Amino acid sequence: MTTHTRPKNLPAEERRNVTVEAVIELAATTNPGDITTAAIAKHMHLTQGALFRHFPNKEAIWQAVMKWVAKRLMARIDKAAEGVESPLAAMRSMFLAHVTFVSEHPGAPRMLFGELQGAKPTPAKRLARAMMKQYAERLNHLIEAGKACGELAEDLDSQAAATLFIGTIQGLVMQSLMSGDMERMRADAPRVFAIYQRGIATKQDMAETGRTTS
Amino acid sequence: MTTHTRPKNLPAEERRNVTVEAVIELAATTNPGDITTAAIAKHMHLTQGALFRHFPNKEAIWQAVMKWVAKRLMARIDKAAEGVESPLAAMRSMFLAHVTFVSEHPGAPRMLFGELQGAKPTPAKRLARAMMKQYAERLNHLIEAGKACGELAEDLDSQAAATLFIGTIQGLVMQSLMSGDMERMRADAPRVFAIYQRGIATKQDMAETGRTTS
DNA sequence: AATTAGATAGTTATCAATTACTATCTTTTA
DNA sequence: TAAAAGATAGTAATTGATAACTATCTAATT
Repeated sequence: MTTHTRPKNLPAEERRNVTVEAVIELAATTNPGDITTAAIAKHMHLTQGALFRHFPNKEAIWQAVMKWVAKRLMARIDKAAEGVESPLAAMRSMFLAHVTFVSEHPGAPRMLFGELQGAKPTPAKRLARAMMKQYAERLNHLIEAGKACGELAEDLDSQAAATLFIGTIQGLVMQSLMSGDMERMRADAPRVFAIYQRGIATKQDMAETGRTTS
Repeated sequence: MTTHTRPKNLPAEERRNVTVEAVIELAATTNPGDITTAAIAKHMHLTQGALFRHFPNKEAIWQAVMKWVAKRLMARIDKAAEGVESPLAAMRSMFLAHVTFVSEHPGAPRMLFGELQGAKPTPAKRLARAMMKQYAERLNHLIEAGKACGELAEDLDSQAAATLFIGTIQGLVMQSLMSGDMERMRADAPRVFAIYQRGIATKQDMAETGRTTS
């Protein structure tokens, strides 16, 4: 044990950050809808009422969590695509980075999905939607660039390709959630992407599956 | 108005069926986890307590719903693939039948996803899992058959192809749930499948996208 | 000393489940 | 075949548990 001093009183912003992380951690094993404020508090060694010193209500906590997810995930995939000259290679890098992120934070996609399922447009859902939109935009740029430079088929249905890209990840996530095995996802990801790539790339680009990032 | 006599007292089995349908209908617009027994009862013009004359508890209702979904969905896709000689065409037919089913019963995938998200293995989750397994088996047969007859690439990663097939549908469903537009899904499905097909088929089979069922 | 963070002990609302009673069918039998 | 008896389905009100949220008191930090 690492003599981990646990200060009783944290500054407000610190406490908010810790709260968000607690929710993400809980969401890894608990259905987001079933996460209670009491459970959150317990997980961070706090009393339930104390949470409301830092958040006006539960919805505000959810909002903060969605912000956390959107910020971190987008940062990851942006960094993954950064400086990669080939659009197709960038897409591959984004794909794998996304999968890695999810395998590190299994609670993140569950919060996302859980929120998006809701019928009424809660603030948290708006954030989730905005992120998905931003994601789709990034993808469309890459797809168009890929067409322009001849890596992707000229007659490729861009919208369908974007839908399939996101859907593929969501599918992998779902399978992992079902089996509870996040490692399998990382192993499956490259194999699944290979098929996707074959579906969108021009013939001459088929062989170069493993083009690395560096 | 078709002088639709609404008998006050239904026989037990009838009432159970009506209950399941009510849940599916509610799940089309409400997060499954938020569906209360009171809401179910109200939707079918019944009092809340009466439900427990036909089901021992809420979990039993959920179980019945999952059975309904599994039975109907599997029947649909089996029928879709039935009598289709080409494995690839059968897969396409399954894909579209699945999408059609979901667009007719948007509540069905929501119940499934909602159930699969849960951490603890409730009876309803077991049913959901069993269905997914059965689905994957059907797919594997088709994929192997496709390889055997030369429609699918010999070196195709079967497991990845199956994962991608299911994931693609889940992705389409997710997008539709987000936009709330189930019609878009039916329009997107053929375009998305076309890319998938390009990813798994042998070159010579590429052109014959529209091979029909009859 | 004053401000901020946390603990304790509530309140209110809602949900699944139960209970005591009533209405409506179905079967028996005189 | 008509009335009585039993079975089945439904109602309305209530209960116990649990949820989010709040008010008041106490301890820590600066």
